[in-house]
Amino acid sequence: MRKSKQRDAILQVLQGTDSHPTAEWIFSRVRREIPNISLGTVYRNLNQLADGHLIQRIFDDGHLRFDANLHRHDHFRCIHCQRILDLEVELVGLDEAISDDDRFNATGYSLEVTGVCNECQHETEEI
Amino acid sequence: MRKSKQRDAILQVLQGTDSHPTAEWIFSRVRREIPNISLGTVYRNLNQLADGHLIQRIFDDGHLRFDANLHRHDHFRCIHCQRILDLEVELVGLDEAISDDDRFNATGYSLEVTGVCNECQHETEEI
DNA sequence: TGATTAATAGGAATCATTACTACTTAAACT
DNA sequence: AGTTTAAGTAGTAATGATTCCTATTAATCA
Repeated sequence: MRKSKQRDAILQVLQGTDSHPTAEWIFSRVRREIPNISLGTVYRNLNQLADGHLIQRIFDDGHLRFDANLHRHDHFRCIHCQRILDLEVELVGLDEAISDDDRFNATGYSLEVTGVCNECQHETEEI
Repeated sequence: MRKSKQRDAILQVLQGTDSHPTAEWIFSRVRREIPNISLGTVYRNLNQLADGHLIQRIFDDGHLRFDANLHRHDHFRCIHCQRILDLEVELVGLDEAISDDDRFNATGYSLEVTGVCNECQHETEEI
């Protein structure tokens, strides 16, 4: 993988946020620095970075998001505003449970908790 | 919700499988019975059924699938063939952990385990 | 410093899903 | 039973996220 200022900028934007952004959001941020970067370049690099395990892909409710946080963690997703928050939960007994299952060979898992975030909770109360 | 033979047929197809199918797969099955049903009708009814909690939506790696199994359960997804298997794992301590988190009000969660299913494991060994 | 080839910009293509519209039909109301 | 009315349908167009294509640019290396 050669170095390119586009990929560097993309990675830097992603590492500078904990908002689990979409490609479109990253595109709009990187554009401030490289105004004529194309959305295709953003997607291509995000996929390359994810394939090279420099970032992670997240699928929340059908939409693709990205995360520069590489250590194993899970997510909460607000069903109103789609905001994603990081979770650190210990899934006691899960490793044994899935290694006992002889239908497959597990390599990973991800937990998505859904609900309403505090901001959205307050909004609905105000109405 | 009025009754329609299209919706009945769709629900029956979904209840008759544990393969967590896509809309397209359900479409191809229902077509055997109602040859001129349209894909839009399948999508509209699947969404209605899901909104009415008669079936569940599943998002596996960005693709929409459906499940007539309504009781809370999780899934294993094979990263080779995309097959989905049902899991019954008890997530010890999870309920307390997420209700202790004061950033949100959780209403549900889903766990997706990934890896290689036995069929795909054997295939790779044969090569 | 020139050759090689990965990477890019810009735009076209793809694919799953949703929206639109004129027609059909379930079912509520005489 | 016949009429009304609004939900449902078929067929097709539109959408939107993502990927693909191609001529050009630029990183790397002999």
